[in-house]
Amino acid sequence: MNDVKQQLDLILRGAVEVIQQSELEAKLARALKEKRPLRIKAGFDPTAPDLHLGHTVLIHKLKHFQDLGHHVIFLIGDFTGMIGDPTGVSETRKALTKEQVQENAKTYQRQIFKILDPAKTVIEFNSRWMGPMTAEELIQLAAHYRVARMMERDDFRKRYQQQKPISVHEFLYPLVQGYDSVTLKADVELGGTDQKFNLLVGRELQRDFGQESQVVITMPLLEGTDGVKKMSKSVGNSIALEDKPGDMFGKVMSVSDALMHRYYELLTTEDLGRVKALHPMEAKQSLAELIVARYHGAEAGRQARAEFQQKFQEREFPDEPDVWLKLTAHDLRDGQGIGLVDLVAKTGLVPSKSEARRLIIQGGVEVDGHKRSDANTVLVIPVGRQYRLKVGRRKFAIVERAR
RNA sequence: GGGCAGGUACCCAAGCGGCCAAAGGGGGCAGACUGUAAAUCUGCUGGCUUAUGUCUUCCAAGGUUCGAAUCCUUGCCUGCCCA
Repeated sequence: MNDVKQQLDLILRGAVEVIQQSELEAKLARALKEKRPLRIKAGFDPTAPDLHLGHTVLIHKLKHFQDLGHHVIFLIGDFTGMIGDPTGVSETRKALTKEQVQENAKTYQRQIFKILDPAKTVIEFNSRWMGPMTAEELIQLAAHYRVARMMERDDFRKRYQQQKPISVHEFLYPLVQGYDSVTLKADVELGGTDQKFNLLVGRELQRDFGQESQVVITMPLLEGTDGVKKMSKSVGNSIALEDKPGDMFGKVMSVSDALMHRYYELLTTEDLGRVKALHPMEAKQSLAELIVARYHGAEAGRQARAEFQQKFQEREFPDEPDVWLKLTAHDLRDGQGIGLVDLVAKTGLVPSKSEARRLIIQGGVEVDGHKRSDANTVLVIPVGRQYRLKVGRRKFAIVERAR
């Protein structure tokens, strides 16, 4: 284990806030002296086994602690997940079964162990202690916190002011999350900046339960591909670790330049000055390749880059279309042709025929490299003839007659 | 428990008897321009046999009317005030 100063260097890299740094230093020093690693906690939802780059900011920080020899506790909030998401106004979550949670946990492992060391990571579920808790105990727990303090949380306060609904059970979320820290005797809890309130509740509860308070470290929230909202699957602006290499590459490429630099900053250890010197297009491709390579291997990274260049820079038809449609005689009008609208709709690359028609009229459809903007176009499809369809900016299909 | 204000398309939000598939904004998609970037401009944005056609929509169920997102009744939901 390195000395405190060195450890601090790594721990503070990229962190937004540490509460309190002096406490952290003391804990680190004591850990060193007593040869007793710190217990580092970070909580994750049981429902979304689909980790994306936003999550990795936090996971990388866990990895830092792990590399420094501390105990990393990856907490799956299967009980809190049942209560519901603290930031969501409307979603009341249905309870997952034990099997589902286990299944999700496996997915988590598959994904986080691309970063963390499986041998050194403890995975916990908060249902382990929250499940057996009696109503009486829950009431006692609830007595440890005040409504006025709850209302200090930003989103509660705002919703209250805006006369939006707040359910009582939402108060339980920070309470239980804090109690997790008590149970786990956490020395440090990591979270996104949006978690600050919940993390602080942990500090106070621990104090109330006669423990030493955990140190809270907040990490920045990574913006999603839209560059504005935080990355989240439900908003549809996320890049998932298990996205296919091509998709992953494409999503990184579609990001604005400003956001690209942010991604470099938070997701890589590249020198930012060097990145700025590159042509943005070049820098972006390198970033995309880097990220794809991290989760799919170096070869996949190179391939994704090559394919991207073929598809979009040279505007060639990709080797692998998104859809390979084989038409039977039933699909064809009088056994010969098919309307372009129907054809595009049949590829499934577009949600409805109206949408297909709209795309065509607006010039978003190409057949064999030629723009076809007449919605009434009929394609004759003889056996053996292949058509290559470009639907919208980035979707491709091959269409042919089935035998 | 009582009073009041609300529930409209992916989101916010107008409409308050026919001209409403429903203004406006956001978002999304497409085109132009590009570096599949951003910014900007333009178009589209319920479904269907694309028709100045038709079907299903304005919390739910009933009702009034030639005709209802709009009026009435009941129910469900949300917020505020009073108890």
